[in-house]
Amino acid sequence: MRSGLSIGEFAQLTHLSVRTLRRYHEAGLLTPASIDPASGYRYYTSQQIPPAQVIHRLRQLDMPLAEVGRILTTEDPETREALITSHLQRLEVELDRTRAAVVSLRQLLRPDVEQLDVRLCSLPARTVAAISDLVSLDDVLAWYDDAMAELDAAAAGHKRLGPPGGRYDNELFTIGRGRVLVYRPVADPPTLGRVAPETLPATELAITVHHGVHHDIDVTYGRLGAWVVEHALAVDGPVHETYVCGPRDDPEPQAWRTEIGWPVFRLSPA
Amino acid sequence: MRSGLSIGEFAQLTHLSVRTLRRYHEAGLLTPASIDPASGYRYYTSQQIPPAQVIHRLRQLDMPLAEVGRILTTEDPETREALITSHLQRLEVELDRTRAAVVSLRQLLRPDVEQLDVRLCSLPARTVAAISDLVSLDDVLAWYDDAMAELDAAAAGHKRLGPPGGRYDNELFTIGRGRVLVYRPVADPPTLGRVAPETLPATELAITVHHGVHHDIDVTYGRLGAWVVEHALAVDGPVHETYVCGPRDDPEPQAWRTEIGWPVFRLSPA
DNA sequence: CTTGACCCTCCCACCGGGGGACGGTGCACA
DNA sequence: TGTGCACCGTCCCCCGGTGGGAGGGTCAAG
Repeated sequence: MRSGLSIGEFAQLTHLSVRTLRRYHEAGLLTPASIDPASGYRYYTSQQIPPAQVIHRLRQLDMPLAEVGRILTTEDPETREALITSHLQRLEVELDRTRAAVVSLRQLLRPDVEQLDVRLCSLPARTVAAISDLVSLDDVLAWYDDAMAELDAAAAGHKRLGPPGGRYDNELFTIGRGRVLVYRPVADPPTLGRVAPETLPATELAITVHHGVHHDIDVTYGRLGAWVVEHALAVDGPVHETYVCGPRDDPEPQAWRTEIGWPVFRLSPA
Repeated sequence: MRSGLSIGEFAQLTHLSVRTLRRYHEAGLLTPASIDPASGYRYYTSQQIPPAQVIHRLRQLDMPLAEVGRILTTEDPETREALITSHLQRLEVELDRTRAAVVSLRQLLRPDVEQLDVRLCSLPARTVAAISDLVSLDDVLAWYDDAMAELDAAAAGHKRLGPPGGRYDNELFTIGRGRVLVYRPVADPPTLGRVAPETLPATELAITVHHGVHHDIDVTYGRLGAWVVEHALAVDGPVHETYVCGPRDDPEPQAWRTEIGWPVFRLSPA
């Protein structure tokens, strides 16, 4: 019996490169069965082939090495399963975004520029039931769902004075992290859990309507922004969204209507 | 009229980060409409919002910046369309691989280790019709399809003496590039185009059968490799595949049978 | 004119992997 | 018992696309 499989032999058996095996060792993912203390040579055994293949598969699924390590060191099969399925869900979400990007790209490249309906609107100050937080762009969708549910629960029984809405700091989009506020205008805004009354200041808004799902709402933002600029206005402050018709109102995405509004001010005429 | 939109304003309008806009400028993807020669400040116009959004979408589809640049500078819409669809096809291929990796991962994690049938087999030397080339791992699938078609055409009319096969250098898998040979055993091997007679030397092979599509054939290789090691043999030379039943024989992937064989030699007993 | 927000360039870090330099080791064969 | 050569070790730099931050100039409102 030799001291085991050399790294090169093991690379042949697993279809991994020698460099990659060394990296996995360094990362603690796959420690050689033995290491010659004199030469530093790594020696593997045939029992290490299956774990190497699991790592290979997880990497094919773009799982970060750190997470692969977490899976390998987890003894409990259920916890491991949970880690894997959560990663697969992430892949699924990404796939959705990819599909949406394809559709949106096709629309962008189509030359027909239909009219964009924009209205300027002076909104008075009003006090609403709101949840506000500092959120990063990756988490904002989950945060929104959660906050809206809590808001609905807290505002149940209070007279509704209009559709719900949100206010999103521009930093959320430009640096990926910013303050987000979701609200529901109700009579006598309650204080309950994260929900608290909030007074939205009066603003002048340039408003247009986005139809359907939000995957390509940035295009509508861009078109609204272009309109604003071309009408000698300037953007000033966080964007406002009003969920006139959303998934809680109609199951059909094509029925959804989101008003988006950018606070603007008139540039002093030259 | 001001000199245009500052990079920060433009970042707000497009939901891109300032850093990213600078990078796109540097890469020649989106040159600001004007640059103040004194300060170096970049100024954009509202007409640049749509191209910025196209770039954004292409990047969401993981298209490399260089290719995005190629698309943007291409005037001809058909060529542009071709570039985009070819990228989408790449995404589709990757998606297939991802799906296959998920299935294979599940199989790897299932604890039931069914028996692996391996036979040792002394293969005599024989002369076959073959195509051989130095191929990189990324191209090997396309190369294989192409070469097999040419081989079938050249060997048509010659009496077939067995199923087709291939021989793959280990370097193909370990460093991603290696010599590949596909062959068909026929009477009187012809010389035609890339096809030439080739004499495969006699070898001792450890052979097992892989069932179905090849996405997870590396697992079978690993299991065969483990068997070889555990039987005090050592791998020696390029791997052999014999396509006993393939897509040209049966449209159903679960009927496919690929014999894989590793040249082995017996380690001198201690 | 000051102040603070904005913009500039430049360098470093990240991820997972490859390329290559440079020197030490294993092993088969002479 | 040497000798040659393929192998293995570590180390550093490269890729792509992005973020973080330093250090310094610029714009515009008060």
